[in-house]
Amino acid sequence: MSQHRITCNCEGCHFRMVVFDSLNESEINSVCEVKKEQSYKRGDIIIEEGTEIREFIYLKSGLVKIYRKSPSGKEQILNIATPMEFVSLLSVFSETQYKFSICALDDTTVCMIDLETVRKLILSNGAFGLGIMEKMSKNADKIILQNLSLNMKQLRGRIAYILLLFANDIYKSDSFDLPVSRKEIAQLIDMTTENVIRILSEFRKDGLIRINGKNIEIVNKKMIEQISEHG
Amino acid sequence: MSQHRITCNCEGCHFRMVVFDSLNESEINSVCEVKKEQSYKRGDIIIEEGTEIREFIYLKSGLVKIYRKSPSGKEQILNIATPMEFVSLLSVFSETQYKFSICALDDTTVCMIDLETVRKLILSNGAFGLGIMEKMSKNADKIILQNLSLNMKQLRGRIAYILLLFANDIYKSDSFDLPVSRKEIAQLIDMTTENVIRILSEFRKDGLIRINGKNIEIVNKKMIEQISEHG
DNA sequence: CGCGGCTTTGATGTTCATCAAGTAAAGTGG
DNA sequence: CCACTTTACTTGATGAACATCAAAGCCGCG
Repeated sequence: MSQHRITCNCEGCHFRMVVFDSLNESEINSVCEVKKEQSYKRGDIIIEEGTEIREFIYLKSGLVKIYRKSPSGKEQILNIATPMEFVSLLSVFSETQYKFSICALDDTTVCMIDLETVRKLILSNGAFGLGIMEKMSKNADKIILQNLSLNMKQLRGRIAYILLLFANDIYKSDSFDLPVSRKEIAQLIDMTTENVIRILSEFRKDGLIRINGKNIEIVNKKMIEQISEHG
Repeated sequence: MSQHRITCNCEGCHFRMVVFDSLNESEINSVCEVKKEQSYKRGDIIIEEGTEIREFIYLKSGLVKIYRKSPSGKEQILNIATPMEFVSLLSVFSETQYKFSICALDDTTVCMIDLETVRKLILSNGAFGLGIMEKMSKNADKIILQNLSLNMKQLRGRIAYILLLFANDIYKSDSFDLPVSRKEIAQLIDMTTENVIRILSEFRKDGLIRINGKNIEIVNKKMIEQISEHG
């Protein structure tokens, strides 16, 4: 790979690594010229449902939640996205307006590329398009499967599932600080705040986890896994 | 459009209409040469979860359900697909094996195109790829939104929703024969068979619908719509 | 005919949301 | 920095929504 002439100076830019392999130097540079990097603080709203889709957004670092407001005003979280994910992949090519909102759960940096530029690249470079498609497909699959699997579980199973999600997928450690409130957990896995708390307490009493405010440590992972699968 | 030299003789082939606009004659012919058409009887399994993805599948006519078996063996239906939909769009480009099964709810004809051929076309023709991407994106969006919206509803709301889905989207008539059993409705909207029956009976008693075996007629559509939205 | 699957209704119990009330933590303005 | 307000967290009690269990009628099919 001859990256020395490329104007993007994002060292280790995953965006490039993941799909831009298929682009040549001039194509990459055309992207670099229009790309904007933007930082958000914890709690900032990055994308608001209903606004026009103008850019292709890639999560460089941080953590975000993707959610929507139901007609009745209730907030539903459909995914928590970690770096390397093309957070804006949902709806990007099917709609003109965002159907979902995105909010930073942690200090977050995103990379934005004008949608027209991406569209042109796809038109002129099929390999690039195929790469994006694979990403889209994986992303949608993941969300759909997660939803289906959560739907069948009872509350205990959902809590166990979400604990494992944080431990395995997001923090890669059995001890971590929850990036979300109990209320947000409730919104993510479709239950009430009270029950989130109740079940976490139960798990604590049963010696499965240790709780210290936002910090959670999984003590008996085998059991949590069993509850997640079975519950 | 100069379709007179094209070897595919599927009159009014939607597949062609929808994305093949972007293909030239020789490209279309390359597709026509490898395409296979296959018919299925009501109840036949078209795709089984876990088998290798070899083909790109398009629903020409009929009706299918897309579902998966949960680890515990319970069947969950995630979508009912009508013609014009690229039923195999889920997972096609992200996985090597199907994550879902597809089964004919009615006599059904599908068009199968070797996946390698499609992949090559995308590589060489970006516009074609973009068309497929839009389809994929729409399809995933629809499934995700439907799931989210069903999740919040209570049982009455879900039944109302599914009745409207059949009336508006699938049969385009307020009187139709259910293509699925009560049990399958339960699997689609995540509830028990008994409650599907109970609530349909309630709707009948309240004069909202008329039931005659598999035949259902929506009498008070306004009310059903209200229940679907509010419930 | 009789068997198995689909449908229907009723009775019972569990799970979970809702309501209420209180404590802890985290902003906010003087 | 402290009183004040708001927001997050926690626990218990109650009731509603829903699953489960049981039993019986119906229908198609070998």
